Amino acid sequence: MSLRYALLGMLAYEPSSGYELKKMFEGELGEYAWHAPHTRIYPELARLADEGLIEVAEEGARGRRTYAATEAGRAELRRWLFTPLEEGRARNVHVLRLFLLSALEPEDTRRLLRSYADDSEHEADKLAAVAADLDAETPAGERPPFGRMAAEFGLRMHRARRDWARWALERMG
Amino acid sequence: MSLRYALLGMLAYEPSSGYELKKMFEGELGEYAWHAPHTRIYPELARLADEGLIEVAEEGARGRRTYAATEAGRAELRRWLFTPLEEGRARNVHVLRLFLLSALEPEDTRRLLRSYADDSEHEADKLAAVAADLDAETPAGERPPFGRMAAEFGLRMHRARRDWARWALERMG
DNA sequence: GTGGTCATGTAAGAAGTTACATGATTCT
DNA sequence: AGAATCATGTAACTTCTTACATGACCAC
Repeated sequence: MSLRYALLGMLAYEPSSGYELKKMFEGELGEYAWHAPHTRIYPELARLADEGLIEVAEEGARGRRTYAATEAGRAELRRWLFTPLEEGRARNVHVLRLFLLSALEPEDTRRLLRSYADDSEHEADKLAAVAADLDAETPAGERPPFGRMAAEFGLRMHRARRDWARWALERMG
Repeated sequence: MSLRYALLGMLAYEPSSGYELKKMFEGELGEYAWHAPHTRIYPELARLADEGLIEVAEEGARGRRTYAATEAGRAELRRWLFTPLEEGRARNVHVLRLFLLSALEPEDTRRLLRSYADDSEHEADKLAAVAADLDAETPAGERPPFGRMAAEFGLRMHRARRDWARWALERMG
């Protein structure tokens, strides 16, 4: 059920076509938050439009349809964002791997921890660059772009992960 | 495909029945890493057994079957843990919400950020207690229990999330 | 003996993946 | 004219969710 809110949120931020939404899922959004292929996007857009949560704002070349969130859609998005998430239903491969480290031989665990530390540092650097770019593109006083806060979040998560891996290595001796 | 590795990893750590695995998914594992209901667990165990990655180690009362990872299973787990994850396929509702904050009115965004900061602090406290308990139960020099590293990870993630929310609030003014 | 937990299962439907497909426009 | 990208779609299959179901054991 989250896909619909991902779409609704993006359309509430700014009207887009299915194709543009697909491109966003291929960027940071899909890497850190939520991914969907176009074969899921288009049917879900049709359903959202059926339910009156979004509407076709413009039709362009090559059958392009630009959708925008309706007032009902914005209200529904807001309602969802303020609803506490159900707990205990994680689906995070990265964290799963951390749990499973305990099942390996210590030397394997150390190898993985070292690569986690390195990867996280690398990812943090990438996101720091993304954040800096977004800041540079934003005139002072203007609304920060979609994803600026999330980029900062990813940056901090990766640094925390790096520090955790170092802590774990030290603790293992 | 991750469910099978979750099961394989738990069984490589220690032999368990489907029912015990289900209980683990209801605890920290399911809350932070990976969740599955029993209706997915049992069929997947059957498939893993079919493929020779796990085997029935013991049959008990009430039809209970205790499974254990085979050598082939351990090798497959290890192979998977050392395979780099495909990027760009996140499915994380929490992070999705952060992205969508940009679509709300500033006052709504502030309200959510404040509640994120509070929730994270609360969760971090909970995990700090879990970690302390696990440490207290572990005799010096012994292998730390399954999930100890993950508890530390969760703790650090929640603190980073709390700090991020405070940063975002400050930045919004 | 009966209420709770243990222990596993089936089945229908929704969501997600993967392969295949097609036509329109733009760029060079 | 041909290649690349834009833009959307169908269909088969797998995975996940939710509702329903059943019997065995244990404690009181």
